[in-house]
Amino acid sequence: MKVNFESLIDELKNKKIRLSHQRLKVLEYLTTNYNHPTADQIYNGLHDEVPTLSKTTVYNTLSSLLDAGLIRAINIEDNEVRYDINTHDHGHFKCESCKNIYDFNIDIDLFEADQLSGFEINDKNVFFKGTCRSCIADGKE
Amino acid sequence: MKVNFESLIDELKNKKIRLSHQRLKVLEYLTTNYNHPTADQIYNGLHDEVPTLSKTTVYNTLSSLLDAGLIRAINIEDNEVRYDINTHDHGHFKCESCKNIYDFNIDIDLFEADQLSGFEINDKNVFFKGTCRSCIADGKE
DNA sequence: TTGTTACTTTGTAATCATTACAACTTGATG
DNA sequence: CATCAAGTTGTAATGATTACAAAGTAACAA
Repeated sequence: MKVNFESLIDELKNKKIRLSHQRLKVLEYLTTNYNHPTADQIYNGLHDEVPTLSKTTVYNTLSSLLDAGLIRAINIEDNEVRYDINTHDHGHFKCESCKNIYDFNIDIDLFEADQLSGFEINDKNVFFKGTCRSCIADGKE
Repeated sequence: MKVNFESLIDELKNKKIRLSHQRLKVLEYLTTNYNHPTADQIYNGLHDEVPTLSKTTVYNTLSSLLDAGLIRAINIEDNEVRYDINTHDHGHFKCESCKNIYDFNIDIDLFEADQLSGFEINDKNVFFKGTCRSCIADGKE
């Protein structure tokens, strides 16, 4: 999944969100490091380049990007939130050995649960856990 | 979804997990209050009946029940884990207005993502967010 | 029934991600 | 380039969860 940095900036302008230096750097980080990072990883990853960056700003920025719908939050473990620049519907697989998160395509509309008729659905999430192919090959399962 | 308390006890015995008073009370609470409670709700709900119960015990108990596969953890929000006595595959819908969690049936095997071939999948989760029917009827959406 | 022992429980303190807050700074608009 | 609402920063607070060590108890055997 390739995400265009320029089009993200256009979206920020459309939504009247200021293009602050810090915000652009966080967005750039997310488009460059497409590995579903945590807030802490973003903070550490940008620290050399933007020494004045504070962790509060990372959280604030992620919060406004979430509100604007430019990114999505992934809650798989209870002790970490990961952020995804890919806002298209897709599933996540977390390897319990190497901890990596893999994307996979799903047709999420296959779930037309009649039990939810009359419900308004804003957000659909699918995630699996297990052991990824390369960890199995390495005998780490 | 009806869960049989007796069969849960048999499972504990099979898995050599001691039937302590506290553990049985937590299990009983989960079978009686089938509303996906948090650890805190379980603790408060049992406090009158088991005044000596500590919150650490609730966490310890939930942890061993999870390990034994008798319950499942639900991570929808980043700031709360909910526990589910129903370990069969099913989806969860969280209403962002009334905060209730609804179950719905899904055929989770519809997801045979070829991208995950060679992966070992241990756990499949599906959750939606939105507004439930009764909150929509009450104009709370 | 009792003794033994390993497993459990408990309360307190620590941890760690996230949020609140108030002073300072800056992007956008005219 | 002046203005000011919005953004940033550091510190302190919050709140769920975990670590730990002392005290208690379930399970098993004799």
